[in-house]
Amino acid sequence: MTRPRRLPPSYQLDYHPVMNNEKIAKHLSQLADLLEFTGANSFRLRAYRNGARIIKELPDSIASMIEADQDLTNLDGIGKGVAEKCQELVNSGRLKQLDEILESVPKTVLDLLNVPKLGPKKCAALFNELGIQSLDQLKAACEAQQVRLLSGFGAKTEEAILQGIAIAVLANERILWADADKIAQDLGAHMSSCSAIRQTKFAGSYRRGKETVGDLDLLVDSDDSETVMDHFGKYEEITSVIVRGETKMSVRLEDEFQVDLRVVPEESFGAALQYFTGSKDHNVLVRGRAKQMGLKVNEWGVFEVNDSDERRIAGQSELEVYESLDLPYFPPEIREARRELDWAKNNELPELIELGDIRGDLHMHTTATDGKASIEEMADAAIAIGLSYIAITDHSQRVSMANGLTPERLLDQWKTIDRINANRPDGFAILKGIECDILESGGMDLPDEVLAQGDFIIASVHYGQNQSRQQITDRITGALENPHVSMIAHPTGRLLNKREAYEVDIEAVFQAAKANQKMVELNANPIRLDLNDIHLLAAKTHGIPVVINTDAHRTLGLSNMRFGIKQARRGCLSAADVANTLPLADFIKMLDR
DNA sequence: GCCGTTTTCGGCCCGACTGTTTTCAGTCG
Repeated sequence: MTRPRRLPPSYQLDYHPVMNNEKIAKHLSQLADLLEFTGANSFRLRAYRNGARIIKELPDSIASMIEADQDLTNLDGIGKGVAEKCQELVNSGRLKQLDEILESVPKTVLDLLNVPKLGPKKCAALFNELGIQSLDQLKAACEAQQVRLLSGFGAKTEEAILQGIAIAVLANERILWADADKIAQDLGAHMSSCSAIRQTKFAGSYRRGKETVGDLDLLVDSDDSETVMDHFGKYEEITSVIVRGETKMSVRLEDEFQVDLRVVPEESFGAALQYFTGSKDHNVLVRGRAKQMGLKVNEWGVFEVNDSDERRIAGQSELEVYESLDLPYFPPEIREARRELDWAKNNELPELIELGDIRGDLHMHTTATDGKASIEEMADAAIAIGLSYIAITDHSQRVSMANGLTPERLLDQWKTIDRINANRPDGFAILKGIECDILESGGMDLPDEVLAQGDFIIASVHYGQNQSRQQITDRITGALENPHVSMIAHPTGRLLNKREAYEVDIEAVFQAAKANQKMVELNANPIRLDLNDIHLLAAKTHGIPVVINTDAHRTLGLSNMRFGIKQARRGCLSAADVANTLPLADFIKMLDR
């Protein structure tokens, strides 16, 4: 009988969850949420939340920075307090302060904050006065009419809470950008028939192109808000009106999705658009700058402030607002208080990629596996939308569910592609590709001598997504070391609102991609959008070429490219950062590096 | 808790709307 072998140290370490940036950020924002209940200084909360956001968006790992003895307080927005908490988390995996609060305040009270019209103060009152710590208890207390007896509460509030509980349970999920886009198009069409409107524009996270959207902000340029609101109220998907004032109206669609309408006069439209596009943190920076310049910015305009009065100096257009603050126009996708103000200061604002820059699509499937169109149909559809090359990349044999290709079937398909290319007079090129699985045990699903005959070899993880961080990272970096592999597809495997990314050391993946001169994918499928914006910026910083692909399974899927472009813009990518903006000859050269 | 081209202390973005209130606090974006 063999004696059990002692595991190597790195493998043992893997048993403990890695304190990555996301987890640190989660701890910090939970601490802020709970502190809010205890009535902590709101600026302290903001500092924690700000720190959480900065850490979450940081391309470098906090844990490795600490290991390398780097001073975290050099990061803008991270001071002594947050730096110490990071240290504590990385060293022990816990936060003493958080544990202490949890002894007196149960985590479930945070659910109460999801009820519309319940903020920290009211929730704290409910918890302290009535001992309410869950949505169920809140519902019971409302039904027993106990809530209306509390100071600051009344019958109306009680009823609103009762209605809000259902919403808190239902409507917490943000919807995909692509789904928000459908609503925006439809609602926009409805609004366009109102003659009192000069122009409309959707603002908020939708305009910034966030991968998921919590609500829609609709901005209307008009002098007749009554007529506009009446017209808005007739939109047939509206199930309830939350508020209606003089300039603002909020409604709910299907009892879930919220839409906020603002009606502003022409001279304020740009200021309002800038303001409601956000992000909140971007606006804080912009307003802070205004203040330094002796100006005031609000949704009505930019104002010079004197002791006695104020004078509007800008507001009709966004450009005018930014220019009045000595700033360039920021594309909405990068208004996230990351590096855009520094870039502006140094005149380094990137020129963001546009849909028209894309010349090829290098990831798609056909009827040979789980696609719904033939090679020729995919090619014709690609030509129709103006592309000049594609790669056909069906699944490999391991993906049996999708009828993945064996070496024989793949080589047959490649012969067919050669034939089709030879007979096409239009100069359009079809590259011979494959989406080859990275096996659970490591290594590629098809032999090297087969892969060597293709033009564009994609490596991707579909199985064994629950493996340890080390295993998955090793599989992917291993694939990147294979000389035939061109690109890693959907590198983190996440599905928005459905499945978390698998555990992977993305920094190690980038290092391997860089060392082996490989590309990384931005998968444009609206449920994937993988890599995310933060990773894209990191890839750009490393100089790793990104390829934006649709992963189309039917001809219509090719139009998903626009979602990838949105995401790429959020990642601050220019055309030069994206390999499939290159003409075919240059793209091939890049493959041969 | 964070920060500094006035500052190491004293600020920290700003306004609309609602409900519970006799002038304002809380919530939201």
